Amino acid sequence: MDAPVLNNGPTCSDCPIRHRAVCARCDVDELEQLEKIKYYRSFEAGQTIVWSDDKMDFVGSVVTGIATLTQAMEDGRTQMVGLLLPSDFVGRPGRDGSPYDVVATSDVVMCCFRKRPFEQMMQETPHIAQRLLEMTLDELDAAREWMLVLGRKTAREKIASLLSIIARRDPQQMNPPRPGAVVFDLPLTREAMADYLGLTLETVSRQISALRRDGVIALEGKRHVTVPDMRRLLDEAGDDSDGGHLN
Amino acid sequence: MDAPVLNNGPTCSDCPIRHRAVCARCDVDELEQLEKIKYYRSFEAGQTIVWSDDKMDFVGSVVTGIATLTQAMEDGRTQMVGLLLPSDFVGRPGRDGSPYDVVATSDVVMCCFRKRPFEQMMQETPHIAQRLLEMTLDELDAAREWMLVLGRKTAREKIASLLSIIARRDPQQMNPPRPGAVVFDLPLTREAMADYLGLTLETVSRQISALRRDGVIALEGKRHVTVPDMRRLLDEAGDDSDGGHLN
DNA sequence: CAAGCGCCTTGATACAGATCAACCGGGAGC
DNA sequence: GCTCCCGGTTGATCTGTATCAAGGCGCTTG
Repeated sequence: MDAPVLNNGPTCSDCPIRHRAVCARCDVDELEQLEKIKYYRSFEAGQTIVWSDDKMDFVGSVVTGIATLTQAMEDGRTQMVGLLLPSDFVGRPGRDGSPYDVVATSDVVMCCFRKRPFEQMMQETPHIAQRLLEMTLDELDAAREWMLVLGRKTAREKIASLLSIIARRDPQQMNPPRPGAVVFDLPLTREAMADYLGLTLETVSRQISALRRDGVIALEGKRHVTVPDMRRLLDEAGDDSDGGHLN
Repeated sequence: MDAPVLNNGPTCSDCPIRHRAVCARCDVDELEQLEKIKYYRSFEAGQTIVWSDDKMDFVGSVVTGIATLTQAMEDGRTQMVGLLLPSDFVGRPGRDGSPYDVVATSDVVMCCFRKRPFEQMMQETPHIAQRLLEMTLDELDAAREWMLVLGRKTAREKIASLLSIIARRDPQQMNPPRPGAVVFDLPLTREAMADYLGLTLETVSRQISALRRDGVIALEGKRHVTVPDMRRLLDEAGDDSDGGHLN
């Protein structure tokens, strides 16, 4: 269960998520304090980072890679409740465990903080608490937006919504074959998409095929996606794309 | 659009939500500051408290009554994304509008704070930010739990889940006809329940009838519910009731 | 090279819940 | 008193997605 613990090699000032993670607002002094209680851990694709209801002795940020937050019923039905990208936060100060499984979807590097000292630091340095509040409010908005997807959208709209979200968050939007087009790799298997969307993997597969047939997307292999017209995709998602500002 | 503005009649120390709202951790000095920027507003059942994307010049807490947080698509499909009970917080510091409609389901009294001064106070008094973080984390957990309901549960399980939640949160659990039984009034119409659960109102009605036929619940009129055996209801909800601790 | 496996696609069929429609009961207004 | 309307119930039918089942492609392993 113990993953390799890296030494504090990289320093915060070089960190790729320095300006987006919990530590975004910290000044140099505060960073120095954080350095003392932090360590890196890496996980291989498929590994479970946190088991639901297990005691956690750390909280932390995803530095690289992608992880999922998943909830399961006893009979095996499974719902993904969050997608963790670099800079996203894991763990809840003030609680001892996570109610969800956290699973590495790709290889993942985490920047972990020992829990007790981190909680204490939160009391003392408002910059951390403020940033965490902001991030939590964003996640709450995202979760609520996802409730609309789960509760009211059709399978085709659900797929289009997921693709939109990934396209929006994937940084690799440069060098599109045609201007206006968006290209990215799906970070999830069909099954993981199904768990995110409240569908079966067969339905996911069928709807992706349908979107391809209809020219909304193009596929190269099973994971590499080209969206020739982002507006069209947003339309298929049923999103309010009126204004068309793709923020 | 202007609702009646009550004078600052009730003082914070008598406030029914004093120990649960954003102000829960404030000391007397801080309360005094809050008194200066707060005012009460009341809304009648059915009134919209905040229109989605409208500018909000306040944030605040529900003092009495019940409100809903709702998201809609252009074609009219509607998903409720939150149920606001007394002490719940409305509005987002740092944003100018809510992405959701906030609608009073019963008559509602809100304790509002002018937005700018409140935001400033948040910077200065960590007690408020800390409490807000805690409340937001709780709401995030609730939202994620609801994602499982929306994505993976059957209609019957959805209804049972909603009834469980209402039963758990409704304070009026005293004087049950039989010990172990739970009694409450549904604060929502069948349509509102449908919007919460991602169902149609017909399906809601049918499943409620089915649960009644099967003895899981008893109805008096259309709104007054008796749950003879809470364990049984949780079981129908598909919730992990193993431990059986009805916290 | 063959065998096996993970991931995905596609087809046939079943079924839960949506949709369309009729009706009920109680309260408000005239 | 009657009428209307709102919220709710119930029935008949339709349909989108699940379920069950068969293969396909590409990779790894021996």
